[in-house]
Amino acid sequence: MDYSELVKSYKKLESTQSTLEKTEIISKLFINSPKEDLDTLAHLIRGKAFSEWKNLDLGIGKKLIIKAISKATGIKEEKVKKEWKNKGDLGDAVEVIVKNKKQQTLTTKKLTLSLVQENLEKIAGAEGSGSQSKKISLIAELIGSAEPEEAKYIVRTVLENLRIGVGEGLVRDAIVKAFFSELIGLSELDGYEITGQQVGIDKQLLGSISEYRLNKVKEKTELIEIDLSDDGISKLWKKEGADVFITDRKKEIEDRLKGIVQHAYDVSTDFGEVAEVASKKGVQGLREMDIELFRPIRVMLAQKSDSMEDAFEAVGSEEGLAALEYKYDGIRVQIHKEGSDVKIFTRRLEEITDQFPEIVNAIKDSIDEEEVIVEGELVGFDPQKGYLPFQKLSKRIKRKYNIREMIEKIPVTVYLFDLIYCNGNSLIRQNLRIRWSKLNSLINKIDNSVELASHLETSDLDKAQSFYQKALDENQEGIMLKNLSKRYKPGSRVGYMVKLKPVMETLDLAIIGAEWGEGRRRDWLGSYKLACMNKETGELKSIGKMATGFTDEQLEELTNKLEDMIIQEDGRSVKLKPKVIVEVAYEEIQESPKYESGYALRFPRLVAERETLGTGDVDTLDRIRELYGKQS
DNA sequence: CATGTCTGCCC
DNA sequence: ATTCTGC
DNA sequence: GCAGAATGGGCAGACATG
Repeated sequence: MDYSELVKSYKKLESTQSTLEKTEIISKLFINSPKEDLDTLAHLIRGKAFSEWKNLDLGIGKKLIIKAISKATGIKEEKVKKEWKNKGDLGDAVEVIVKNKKQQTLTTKKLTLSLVQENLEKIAGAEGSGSQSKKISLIAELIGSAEPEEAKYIVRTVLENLRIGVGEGLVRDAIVKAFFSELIGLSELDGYEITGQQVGIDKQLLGSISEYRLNKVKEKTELIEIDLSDDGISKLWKKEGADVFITDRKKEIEDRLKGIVQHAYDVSTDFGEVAEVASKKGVQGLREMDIELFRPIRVMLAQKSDSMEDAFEAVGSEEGLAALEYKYDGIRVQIHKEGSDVKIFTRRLEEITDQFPEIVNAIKDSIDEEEVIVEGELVGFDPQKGYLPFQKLSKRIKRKYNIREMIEKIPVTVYLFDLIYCNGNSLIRQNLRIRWSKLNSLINKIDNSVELASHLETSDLDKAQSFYQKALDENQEGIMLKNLSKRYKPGSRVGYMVKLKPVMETLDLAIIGAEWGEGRRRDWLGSYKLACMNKETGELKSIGKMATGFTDEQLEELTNKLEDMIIQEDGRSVKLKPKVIVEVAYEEIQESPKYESGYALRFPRLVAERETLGTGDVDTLDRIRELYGKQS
């Protein structure tokens, strides 16, 4: 497929917000795609170079892209940066630059999906001395062969930030539409000619369907029995090797098909694979896909809750019962075990097995079952010192050297809370009650190494409150609340699992600088540098940046106000007269190697503008120190 | 060989 | 991570 | 109710640079 065809669709996708239209655009791409491009297309349409579960990186960021643009076009880096600031998007910048350039040069070769993919793979594969310039050349080569609009999306793709509003759900729906639309279209049975495409029949419909209609179907199809218990479609009818569904409940069948595709993606974490199977093997092929050991699946995510009442409201089952668990401040891990082979994956599906050899051993000792996938939180815990701050633990995550040493210095414990897979059986469609009790039955606890998460099942608010208090007293972040009757939904931020954390104190801080935004914030200052007051010297000392918590309206207002206070501009960032004071919430004060105050805020966000305050009213460094001291 | 910059990924 | 926005 | 987009601090490692 020509890259230009994909680019046409990118453009359309970027300019429409309608979900249905977007699904239609993507499904057409799938339909028109040659089979050998399906895999690449499935990734590129979401702006990904590779499937998530493969540990492949481009190692290219904005800085290197600027070099590549400069190399490809002969335009000075400074000018590229200027255009970037103008446009608020490096893709838009390269488009303009290439457009101007094109008047002089001729395009060399036509870009195709496979050519783009090939270069992306080469980029990911480059390593060692000279690899950066090699990567830059590879990108420059693509930009050099690209039409202006193609260059725009090449750049955005390499940065893995397409900004066209296409995510998992749309691709899933588009796959259904592209490969199974015949099934959905069959809302009327009468008069329908079975064309050797796809037909199936719904269990309930089977009961209500007229003899006449049923016979008509049977004439043209051959019944095959398949276990389709999960999605409720009880039987498939086969004709000339193709699957066919028939129903008069179009919406329901469509949803079920979405469920089948979703499940295929859930277990494979690879839309390329899903699209290929859908196109080659149909519904049946998708249904046969299942979790594989040592291929991580995406984890289920929680929503936020503001109070215990809200939390119960969100997750409580009919009787108001919920499962409560400690929320540990560590690394979310998914651990796969087959016999004596163990691998540990993070929430982003990165493998960190080598970083935690002691956990690998402990898991082998702790679990007798042959095959399991369990999930838990890996926490820094020193039996002498107690729980370690996340900053300490994080030293171990990407470590490649001195691992042995760190086992001693930063010991860890894993608190398990879910069971995903056991001896050939996926448990993701089972409810939490079953998963948790089964997990309990197969874990042999090892003190300070492999434990079960602190867990309480209750419908009693008072008991819940004291459990929460206990968690906080023990220095945990808060608690999780989960609905015991719900399944595991990989990659989904589900409402039936919530986190509850205490509301933190806030600080009043001065805005002393800012940076121009990108994408939807291109016309506004999108990130604000904050400072506290050193009372001794009367100087403002930086303590970090803040870039969330404001509405669009507030962003615009702040930008207008602050634009008048610009003292100095340097590329995308501006220095500001400290006039505007804001109230800022945060989770924790950390020691910082980067900011003048020596401290930084963890998860800073805007609470409100403090219009009545001046720089004399901002919180002092002394107070920051005091708050820092009180934390542990 | 030491240092600085960049990137990706934990939260 | 947090938050807002729009479907 | 949910996904998507835009943004935070800090860490280790990989390279480039001088």
